[in-house]
Amino acid sequence: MTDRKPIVYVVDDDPSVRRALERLLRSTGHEARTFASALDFIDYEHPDVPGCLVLDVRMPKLNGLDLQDLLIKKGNSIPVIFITGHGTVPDSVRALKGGAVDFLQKPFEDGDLLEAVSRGIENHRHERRKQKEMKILRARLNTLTPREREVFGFVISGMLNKQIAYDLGISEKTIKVHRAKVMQKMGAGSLADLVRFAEKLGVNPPPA
Amino acid sequence: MTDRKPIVYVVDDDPSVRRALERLLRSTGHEARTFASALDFIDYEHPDVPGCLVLDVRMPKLNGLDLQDLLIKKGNSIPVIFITGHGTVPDSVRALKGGAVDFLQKPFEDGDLLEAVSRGIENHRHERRKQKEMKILRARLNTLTPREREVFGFVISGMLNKQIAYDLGISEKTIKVHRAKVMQKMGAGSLADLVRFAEKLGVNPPPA
DNA sequence: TCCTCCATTGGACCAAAGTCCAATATCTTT
DNA sequence: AAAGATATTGGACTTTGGTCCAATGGAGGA
Repeated sequence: MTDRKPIVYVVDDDPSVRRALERLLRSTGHEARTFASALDFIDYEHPDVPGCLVLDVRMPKLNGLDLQDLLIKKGNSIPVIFITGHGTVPDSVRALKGGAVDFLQKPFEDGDLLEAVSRGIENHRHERRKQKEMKILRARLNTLTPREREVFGFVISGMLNKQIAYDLGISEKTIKVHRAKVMQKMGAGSLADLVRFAEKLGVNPPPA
Repeated sequence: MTDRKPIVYVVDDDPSVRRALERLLRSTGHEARTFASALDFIDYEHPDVPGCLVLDVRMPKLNGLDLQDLLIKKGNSIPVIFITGHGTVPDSVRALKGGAVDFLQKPFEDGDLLEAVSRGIENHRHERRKQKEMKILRARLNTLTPREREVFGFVISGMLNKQIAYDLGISEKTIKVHRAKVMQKMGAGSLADLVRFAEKLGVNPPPA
């Protein structure tokens, strides 16, 4: 179940910080990649593994907070841990409201960083699993025809086939056909599964 | 659907701040209650309405951050907005990691505070709704007998009555009885409802 | 025009679930 | 010991849902 080995990315314009963090991370068994700037990190081809990002706030050109915003906008859900020499309250508030795992001021305890890194990696693992599952479910949902999609909504509202048929003004037989198709296309082994899929997909019952 | 009028609580040891905030809040149509200390706020009998808490960080005796921790420990989910004269980064990090809606430094824009207050109230409304629903569901779950609870788990896993019967080594007939009881006691109008209730309650299918 | 997808329906059945009825055996508690 | 909750089962049905096979009509693309 364990993914491939997680990678901890470090983005800091100070070479000595990069070296120190790389050493700390490697010595505790982490895979580390360092970058001297946010742009370098963006250009890097990210492998498809869990991980987290240790990010300096103040950097030339694109700073850490702006990189965070950019990642969010790009749909990259990698957890971010900020480190900073002279952080401000507004910076930390912005970072954490933006979903950062932590915001550490130098000098920080190695343990604090490592703890944040572990949390970040765990979060990312979890998030990636969810996203993969959602991707599959959405793909399946997209294979439904409009009518099947409609019947899907009725079914997960708990309505009987005959009630659905009445509401749509068609025969119960046809509902059965659509319903069977929905189950099959969605890969649901039972109605219980179908309901859970619907919850995750945000498929809502039609307005009464 | 709108609850009774929300209340904005203000806790600050500085009377002029209390007066100013009270004026601001009332002038924008909010119901406000002010307190000179965290202890005063704790002693106060909180009415059962949505709201949020505007909290000074530095105060004599119990400070804002400790009050936040205390509220969490007591299961009080009222959203907190921190205000502070000379906030530190560690304070803001602690506050936001503890779930604070915002952390504002004086002097702040009225609009920023009001925006945070609105968000807090909305969050609280939502949270209260969820908690009320959970309370009802948990109460219903508690009326189930051990066997019914067990069958509940099997049912929402999508298993057929006969399969459940086989697993438990009893007759299918008995499963039907338990199943009907579960539906009735849980107030589920359909299997779809039951599955959704189970998700919310964290009722898991038994290990295969 | 022909083919495919979509939506629709029918018939014939089978399997599963729900609903009445009633009954028995334990176990705990009053 | 009697009462009540819990767990169990049976019989007899009805209703629903699921599954074959088969067919029709319309819309849209090759």
